[in-house]
Amino acid sequence: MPAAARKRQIVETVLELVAEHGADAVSAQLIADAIGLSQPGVFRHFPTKEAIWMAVIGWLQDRLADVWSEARGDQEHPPPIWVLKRMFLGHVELIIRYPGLAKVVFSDHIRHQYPALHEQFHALHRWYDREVTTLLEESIRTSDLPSTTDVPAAATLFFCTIQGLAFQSAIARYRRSRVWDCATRVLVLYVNAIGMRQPALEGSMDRRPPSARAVFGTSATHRGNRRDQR
Amino acid sequence: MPAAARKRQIVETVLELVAEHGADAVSAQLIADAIGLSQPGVFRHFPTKEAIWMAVIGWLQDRLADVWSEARGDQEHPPPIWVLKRMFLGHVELIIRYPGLAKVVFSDHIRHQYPALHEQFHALHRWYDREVTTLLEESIRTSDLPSTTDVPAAATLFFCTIQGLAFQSAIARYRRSRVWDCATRVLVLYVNAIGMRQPALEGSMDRRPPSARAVFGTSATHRGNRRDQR
DNA sequence: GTAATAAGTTAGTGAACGCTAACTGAGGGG
DNA sequence: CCCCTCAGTTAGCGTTCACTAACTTATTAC
Repeated sequence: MPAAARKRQIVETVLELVAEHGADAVSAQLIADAIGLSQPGVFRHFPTKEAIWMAVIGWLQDRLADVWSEARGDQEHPPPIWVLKRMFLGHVELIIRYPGLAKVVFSDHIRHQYPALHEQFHALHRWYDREVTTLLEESIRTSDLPSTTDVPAAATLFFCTIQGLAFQSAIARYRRSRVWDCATRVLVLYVNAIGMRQPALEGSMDRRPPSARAVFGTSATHRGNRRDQR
Repeated sequence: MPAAARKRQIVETVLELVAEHGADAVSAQLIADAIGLSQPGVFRHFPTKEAIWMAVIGWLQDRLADVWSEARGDQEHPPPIWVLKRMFLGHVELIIRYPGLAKVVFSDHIRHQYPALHEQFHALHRWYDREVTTLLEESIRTSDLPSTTDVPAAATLFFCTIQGLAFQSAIARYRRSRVWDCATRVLVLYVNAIGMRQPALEGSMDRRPPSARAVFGTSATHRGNRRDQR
């Protein structure tokens, strides 16, 4: 198999294995067994284990960028508050669909073992914060938010809420459908929190109905994938 | 040394070691070295490693119960919204003061390795949710909150926000002072979110000024403990 | 005074970890 | 036809893990 395809296969396999066994239980041997390879075969494509995790972060970064650009949609200047809400739901959808992502992000062990990884996560976090802050400031400029809004706190609350939902989904292992329900209702409260006038936000959800197919996607529609509990 | 004292010493030492090295790096050998004991000496007081983690959860449970009872204060029927805010800040203070706690709670590896631990965490979470829900419902009864408040979502947002702050403090390793500042400002937004009238909440903070001494406590007043960064 | 108990020791178990060394077989170009 | 590169193998390195067996020492009870 060509090296590029193997690399992709390894990253995707790692994400699945993390979702199933936890980030710290994913050894080179486990990866090798999952894709039908010998253990040193894995190290032919990645020099160290750290490099594998780096590739996984890269994947996360790409998906997050997808969510953001998708949240902006096709319009030239979409209402910033509308974009913010779509970013929120898009991020939650990503987290629910790939439980391995949150497990890697939450793994203190990995961060501690590979400082470069921690640095990468930190950069991603700053990027995220800047993105949200910009949208909030734009909202103030367009008078969707009062000028008294505490923007840094609002950005923090945005991120904290998503982190909390990610925790419930990945680590506390709550049902995906429950987490999604929580997310949509909590988003309403968040909009309250930052002082947005309620009427302005109706209709913004039109392009993202909480379709079960979209959230619990792929093969699992309704009957399948009942192994996630609580 | 008597067994009871040793047990306490081991639990406290584990929390410190977790804060420093991460939950998954705390081996029996590391504990033994830290308290000046041989490695099998640790297993004389706890039959398995799982038992050690169980004891740590017990410690967390006790501290959380302290925070709650302290939040209620001395009054017979304190205003529920006032209690809620003190619970929030008390919990954040606990998390900031003992970074090891959050690392244990966030460790997917430990939860995966010891299902009984996961069960215990789950019970604690339910307990927490019930506590917050009760306070929110009481607030509606006392007309501090509108009857239209989405109580389950408000309880989830409460917990998610704290989890998010815990993540930033323990895993993302933000400065304690920064996290505390975020917490106080985010709390204002939370109060907005659940629709409470602003005037009613002034004065509720009087008993908990954001005193640096209380939060960053013990030996580290201002100059010390600068090792936490970012 | 002696026997029992509690606390801790040294030595060692098998398993798993990340990673390396050295070799093998297939495909393609000069 | 030969040789080289690429993808993969087997075997093994040293280390750490949780945990056990068997022995020692100090305190306490009778």
